[in-house]
Amino acid sequence: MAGSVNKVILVGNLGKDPEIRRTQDGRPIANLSVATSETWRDKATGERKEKTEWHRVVIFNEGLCKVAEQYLKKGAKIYVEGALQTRKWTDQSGVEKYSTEVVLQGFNSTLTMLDGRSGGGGGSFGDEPGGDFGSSGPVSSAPRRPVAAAGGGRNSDMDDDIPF
Amino acid sequence: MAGSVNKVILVGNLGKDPEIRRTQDGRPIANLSVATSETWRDKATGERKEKTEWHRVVIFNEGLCKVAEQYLKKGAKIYVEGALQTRKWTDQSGVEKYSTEVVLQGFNSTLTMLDGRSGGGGGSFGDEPGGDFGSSGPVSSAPRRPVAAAGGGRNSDMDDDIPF
Amino acid sequence: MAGSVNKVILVGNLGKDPEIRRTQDGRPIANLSVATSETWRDKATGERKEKTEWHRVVIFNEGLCKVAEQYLKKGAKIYVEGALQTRKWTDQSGVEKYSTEVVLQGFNSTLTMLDGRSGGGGGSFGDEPGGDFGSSGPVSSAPRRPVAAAGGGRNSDMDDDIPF
Amino acid sequence: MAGSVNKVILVGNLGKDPEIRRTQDGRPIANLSVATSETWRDKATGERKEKTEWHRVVIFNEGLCKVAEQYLKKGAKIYVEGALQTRKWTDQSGVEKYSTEVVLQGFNSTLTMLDGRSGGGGGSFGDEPGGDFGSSGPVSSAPRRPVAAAGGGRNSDMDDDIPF
DNA sequence: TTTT
DNA sequence: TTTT
Repeated sequence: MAGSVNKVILVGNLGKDPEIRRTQDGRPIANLSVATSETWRDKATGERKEKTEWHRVVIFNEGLCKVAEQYLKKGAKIYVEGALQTRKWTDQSGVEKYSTEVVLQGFNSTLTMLDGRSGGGGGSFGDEPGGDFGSSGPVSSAPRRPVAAAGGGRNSDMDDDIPF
Repeated sequence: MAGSVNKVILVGNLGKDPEIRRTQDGRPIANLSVATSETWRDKATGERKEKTEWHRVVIFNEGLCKVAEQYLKKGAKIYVEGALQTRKWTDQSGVEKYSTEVVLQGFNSTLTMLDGRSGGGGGSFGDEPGGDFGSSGPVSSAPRRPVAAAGGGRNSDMDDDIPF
Repeated sequence: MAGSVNKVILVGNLGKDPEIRRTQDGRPIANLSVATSETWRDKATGERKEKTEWHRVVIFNEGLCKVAEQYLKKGAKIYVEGALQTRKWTDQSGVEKYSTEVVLQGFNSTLTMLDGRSGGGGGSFGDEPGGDFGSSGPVSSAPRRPVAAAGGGRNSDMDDDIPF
Repeated sequence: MAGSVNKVILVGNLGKDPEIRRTQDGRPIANLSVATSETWRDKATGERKEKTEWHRVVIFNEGLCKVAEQYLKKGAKIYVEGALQTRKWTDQSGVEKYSTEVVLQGFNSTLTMLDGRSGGGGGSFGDEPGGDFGSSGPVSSAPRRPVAAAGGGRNSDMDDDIPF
């Protein structure tokens, strides 16, 4: 089908440390368990309610697997962009099951840490090509417009050259 | 958890006509079956490959249910924005199952027709408040961004004459 | 035009405190200056580069304005979802200028705090209807599926009932 | 700044044919003018209103430039995913101007045709690597999610037989 | 079950 | 300048 889009965007927290496995040919696969939650106030009773949704995130991209392995821990807040995929499998008792996952693989997949308490890496993904921005592949050596590099991050003197 | 986002964006085609049900208290629920597909060329064999993913979309929003009922048909191409939700249920033989759906409900849900072959309505959502833009609720009588000089200078005329 | 989408998603930090103004009829408007930045390693020189992009965000939604006023400060990390809008204005010397902004207004606008250092509110938006999820309007008193409320946030015992 | 996201998603129509230029070293750059519009009904007068927003889209990605050149024409409906970028320039009379554009470059950029009235190509991007799905770069000979049991049970057959 |  |  020409012209389809399959995109999931999550901002949430890891319910546990990433689980890294390897395929038979040695490629890594990372599984994340990501919680998102919504809160609302019950109109009738006035009480605050919360509902948490758990998402199974599977990373096939090698670079992002490294990021997951090195930087992510239980509780970490992340931004994830991937695609929905439903997989069929058979459990130990022979029952067919379906599992829907958010798959990070190839292009248009992103994984970004949102809490900057990173040890060494600084929350950015070290030498990972594509770091905060993409999932893989070489990033061009020249940015498009090298103008105005203002600082970022909390506590930086960001006011310097905001153009508005 | 403060600060989470749970968003799915799909552009795809309906595999069949929408199915509309009603809750006991009369509120409509629409179920859509949406296909997205990716194509690629196998580098080894050179053949074109395609893989289709099917998404179960559930609409709780009343206005969008009407849109689905009135305008959507098998084959229609739509843009959908909703949230991921996994639901547990028990099948007829007592086995627990999980079903993950894209839920359109409340705010930040959108349903937009992308092929204008609609009969009368023209793919736009008639008098539906929020039409292409939102999911529900009263739309202010004023346009979304009518007046209002947001920032800098003199108030804008807002001509449609951006020069490019 | 039937079937269009105009959506901007930013995760970035505030370059300065929000600026709140009021229209003549008393409705609040908040202006945010949001920085996003990308980093990459120069392939030739091997040095780490960074480029920051500044975004002007304008909030017309009253509830989100309150959130901005009460909770956001310079340096805060936020998730923002809005629409692109280009506005024409004339500067003091009579020159016509264009300003492109990310507008949060009406439906499908979202503002979410991503660092939970909030005082009382916990990063959630107090009684704001729509809190983390939407921009406005009443949220239904009943969630769709009141199942499984698991904890969230760092340090919470989130492992309790992750279903996978 | 670690952890930022800068993403624009548009579904709209081309106001004119794409304009293709070349850099001095021969790399193509495509400029698109994309219209999105919102309609609403004025609550007071009852009349239907419409407001169109024009977006300047700049494609640096070579593959997507080819797509634009070969398949896109005035009136075409497209899905575009890119990043916001504000560029400073000086007009002929020496006045400094800013121009904000949606830039498709590198990863996490997408361009997809949404009307299948394409002549030969069928709306799909021929042999373009990344076709509907990505922006650039070599696409693995394997499908995006071919093999690979991501999680739980036995390896999947991945039949296309999701039961809904 | 769609679409190309 | 598009589209409905």
